[in-house]
Amino acid sequence: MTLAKSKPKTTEFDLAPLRLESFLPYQLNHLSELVSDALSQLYAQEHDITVPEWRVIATLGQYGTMMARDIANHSRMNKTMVSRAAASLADRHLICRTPNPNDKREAFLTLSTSGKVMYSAIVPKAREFNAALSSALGEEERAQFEKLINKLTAKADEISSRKD
Amino acid sequence: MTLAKSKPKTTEFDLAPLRLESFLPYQLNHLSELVSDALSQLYAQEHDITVPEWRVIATLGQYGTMMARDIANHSRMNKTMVSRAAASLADRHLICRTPNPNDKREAFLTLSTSGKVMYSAIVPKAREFNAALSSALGEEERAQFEKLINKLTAKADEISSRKD
DNA sequence: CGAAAATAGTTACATATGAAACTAATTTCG
DNA sequence: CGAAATTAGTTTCATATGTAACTATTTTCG
Repeated sequence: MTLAKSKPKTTEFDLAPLRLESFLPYQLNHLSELVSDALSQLYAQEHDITVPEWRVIATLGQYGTMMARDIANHSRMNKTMVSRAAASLADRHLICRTPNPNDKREAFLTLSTSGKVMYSAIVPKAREFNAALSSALGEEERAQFEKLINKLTAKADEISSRKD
Repeated sequence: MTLAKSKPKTTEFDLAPLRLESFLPYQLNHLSELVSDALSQLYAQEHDITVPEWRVIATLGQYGTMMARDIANHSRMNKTMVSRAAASLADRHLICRTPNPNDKREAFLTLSTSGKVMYSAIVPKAREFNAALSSALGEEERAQFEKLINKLTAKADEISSRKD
């Protein structure tokens, strides 16, 4: 047995396996999912709205009057999802649709009074949740984390746009 | 008009609107989605496997032989998804199922030879992608980011488990 | 002008997903 | 032991989602 062991008997792979736990996309997905799920309980449970519906409400709450198209752009939902969520919200009188007289294809969307009430009820809970989550970090760390997230988001944007 | 303006004419809300762009759950979701979508193109396109299928392959690639249940626990997929992905992968001979003689309810799952070939082809591309993404950060920042992600994940876990 | 292209939004269809019911096997414990 | 509870995994069913086709309208430009 003086020969060099040029080939180990059974190599599973010719590469080191990918350790998912330390793989950034996996870590991001894991955290994001935990956070989304926990947050959605805040409004899904008590206010009986779906995630896409919350996104429409949150976008209108922040920006006021918008077209469906603007909501889609802003919330990165596709127009089908926006259309469906808006239809459901309008049915329940949580948003108002006002056709644009200058362009009958589109309509102005805005929170109704009860939509505003719901928004005003959810937002403090969302802030509270965010505070609880952020309490894992110190003041300094929070700022740092946001800076790094922004850098990564910019890079991810760049990578995706390259590959269209 | 000397009276104090006790009530502004039209207050949209009795609270400041939530700025989604600086709301951590929104930021996390945005980044995670960009990254997942870009990454899934690496394997979906060329190797014709779905996201759940990739998760099964990646888990088996890292851990070797596992039961479906173990994959579900590890990848945080529900058992239905694992069952379906595993069935499809077995049909295409990318994984092998060996019934456990000591407990006929379960089966050992492992990558087949061609499954290993596929895994070995995808992993370097995944690492490359990860490196491209991480290049947005310096060495120091990368370590810092991972540390902060871990803190947030632990906190998110704590919050969710409280609310079961 | 007016035909062709573009745009806003909806609908139809095919697929993806999760919860719950189910099957088959094993374990618990009276 | 053997009935009841538990467990692994599959299937069923109801819902969620994305793509593509469609309708209605507006814009472009020959």
